[in-house]
Amino acid sequence: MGVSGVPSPNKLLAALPPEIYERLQPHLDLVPLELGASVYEAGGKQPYVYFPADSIVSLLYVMKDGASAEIAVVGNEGLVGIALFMGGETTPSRAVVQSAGDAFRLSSKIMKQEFEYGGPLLHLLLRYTQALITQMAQTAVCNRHHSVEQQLCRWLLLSADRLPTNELTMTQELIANMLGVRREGVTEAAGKLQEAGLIHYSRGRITIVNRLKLEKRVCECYAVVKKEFDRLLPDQIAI
Amino acid sequence: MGVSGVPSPNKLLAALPPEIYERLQPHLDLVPLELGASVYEAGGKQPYVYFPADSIVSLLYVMKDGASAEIAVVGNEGLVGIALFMGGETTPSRAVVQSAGDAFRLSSKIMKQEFEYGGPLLHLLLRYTQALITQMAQTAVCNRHHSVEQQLCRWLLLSADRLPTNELTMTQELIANMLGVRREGVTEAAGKLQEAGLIHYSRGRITIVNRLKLEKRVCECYAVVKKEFDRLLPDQIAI
DNA sequence: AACGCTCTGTGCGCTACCGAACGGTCGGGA
DNA sequence: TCCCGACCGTTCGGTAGCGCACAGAGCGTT
Repeated sequence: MGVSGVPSPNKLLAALPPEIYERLQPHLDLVPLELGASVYEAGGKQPYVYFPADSIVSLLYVMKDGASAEIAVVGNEGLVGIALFMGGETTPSRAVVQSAGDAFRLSSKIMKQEFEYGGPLLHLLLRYTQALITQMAQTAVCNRHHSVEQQLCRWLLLSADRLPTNELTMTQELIANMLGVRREGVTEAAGKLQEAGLIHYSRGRITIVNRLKLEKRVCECYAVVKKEFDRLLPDQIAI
Repeated sequence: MGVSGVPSPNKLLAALPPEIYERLQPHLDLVPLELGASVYEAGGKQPYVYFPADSIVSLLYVMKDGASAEIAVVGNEGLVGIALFMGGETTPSRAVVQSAGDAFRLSSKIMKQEFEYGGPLLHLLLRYTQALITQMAQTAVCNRHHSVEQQLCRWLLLSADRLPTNELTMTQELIANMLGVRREGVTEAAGKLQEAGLIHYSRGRITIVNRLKLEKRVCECYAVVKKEFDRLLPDQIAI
């Protein structure tokens, strides 16, 4: 819940035409997502899809040897569970709560029904999916070419964009898991960023102090993704 | 064209119900794609979509400094131009011909019309898109965690799967561009693979000598992607 | 036959990141 | 108040990949 006591809206839901939203509304449940909880397991069927309100969910691939890497991140701009309407039902990656908060839960059955109707909801979800695809593509590029520090900046900005506050609860260990690097690498990079006055952190609590400077230090990947999200999903959407 | 003189079929087109295929057929043109040609530029509108027959197209992101990385690869199992029906029209990445050959070209207008009808074609294209998403995700993971040699194996297998022969025309320089690594890195990795009798190459011509051994040396990423394609797009498709 | 271009091989110093180990510090619970 | 566990900092040797520079090798051209 936001400070107002009203849940932060989910932008996708908010962008739906009123009559569709009203049809879905009775089936939407606001549920809490706890830090570290698994929303979906790799290869598992999905009884629900989730529209994060003030929570953030990471799409994470975990390899056989336990190493992991974040594929993409979903906040109040999107939904978790695109495989449902894309037709595959499952995916090889997990969905893990990266920042605790609430999400609107909708039964897969209802979601699929509405999608099959076609029309605005279908087009909205597909545009969101394309934005997500861009994020994945850019993650691949970033993984190939950019330093841990740059990737950390990107990750912090992506997270901050999806939160109502500029403070995130996240240990360096967990960030390392998301980025698929060593915990020490994060310690070092985060140390530099704190040194430079961009962030402040202590014991699993990170505050973004100077967002502008952070945006100057990040690689181009962040802007590419953000621009594409803005293009595909403008805030005041006209379908 | 294949040896028979008949173009190698595109699997997506082949999977369409006959009446839909017949509707599209008059609008399909078999066109040659030349090595290195750009099918789409980043951010550019798309007058056509392409269903590769015996050609291969790479989705490539090129950064401001000129460095590049392959996002995914499209052969006769898919189509180039998903952004058209996903709603965004454009993407931030380029599409470059990685292996010369033919492709069926279809006007974007017709494609979009058919997609909007809904039904089997829509579902088929969305399932393909999900498979493509898996490939991108796995590329991100592979870029993070695996050696140049492993990635080269993955790349060779992905290419071989999409070609009628086991010989590919491709300089090490170009492979390096796709993988986003140095040319020398490819030279070294390819040297090891040749040493071990898995491949043979000379002056821009690579032959896969022992596919089984190649599959033993590749990282898990290849199998994950292949399995997902087979699951989502079985050869004898029943929509 | 000689040239020239493209492609491949190799060597060298450099840096970022890894793996492992360990010490310090903060904060909450008994 | 003390202690323990979670979190963070640091160090050190090892290595994969980078950037650069140049040397050979194959192949077509004139």
